[in-house]
Amino acid sequence: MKTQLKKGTLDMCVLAVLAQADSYAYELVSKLSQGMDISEGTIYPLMRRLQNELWVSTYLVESSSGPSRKYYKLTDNGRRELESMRREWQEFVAEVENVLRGGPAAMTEEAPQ
Amino acid sequence: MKTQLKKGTLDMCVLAVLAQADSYAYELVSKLSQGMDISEGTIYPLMRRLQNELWVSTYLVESSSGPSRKYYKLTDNGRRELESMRREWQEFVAEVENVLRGGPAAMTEEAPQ
DNA sequence: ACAAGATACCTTGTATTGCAAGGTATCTTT
DNA sequence: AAAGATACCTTGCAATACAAGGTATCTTGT
Repeated sequence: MKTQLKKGTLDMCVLAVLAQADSYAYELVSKLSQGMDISEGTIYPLMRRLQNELWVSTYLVESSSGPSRKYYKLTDNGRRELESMRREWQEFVAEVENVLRGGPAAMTEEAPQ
Repeated sequence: MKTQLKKGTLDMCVLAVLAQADSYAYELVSKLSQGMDISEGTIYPLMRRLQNELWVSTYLVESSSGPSRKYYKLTDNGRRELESMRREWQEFVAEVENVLRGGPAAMTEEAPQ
């Protein structure tokens, strides 16, 4: 999967997953990896960003199958941001599809050759 | 419009516009600017890339309203690449929408708290 | 008891790309 | 001659995804 396409969408995807249930970074990677590639090197800095923006809060939970997990929980702020991101995403997709359809109002000037 | 979302899509958008008619960088900016922001600082390096990949060829045309224009024309190679990009784009959008819908097959493990 | 493997956390450095800011030259209009 | 539009271009910066590497914990096999 093309790396560049993901830019800007992974935040939204992570927030969307967290909107369903709290989760931790390692699990988020495996969840998202089912459909799109995402690696640990991506998720940890990303989660830090989400936390800095106050879109998620964290709590530690001991696991019976390994080291403690740092769970992330969507904040009210994060929920609002997710909705905002959704809107922007839909508008963006609509515009790209428009261009792909031959959309950007072909100027009235014929091309040579 | 969010900068990051555009990454990876602008190449495709430019190729799609060129699939309709040859054009030059300055005009491409004004065409695409109708729906999505794109600036000259973006387009020139981008066109260079497309040319290096042999997806477009160029020819100069004198203008009666300013300096000569460097027209870009989609190559056969570029046309194939455009189709490939379209497919990847559609798959990508489908997967993101899937995640947004709550898609990534919720693992059978309940989150605490 | 020890090694191996899975789970879970993290950082560093690199590549790509979009963009603001700045620069040059041409042509038309005033 | 000056101003503005057209058209080309480069440099340096910011954001983000990721490979590669590192640490620690817990379970399982031998």
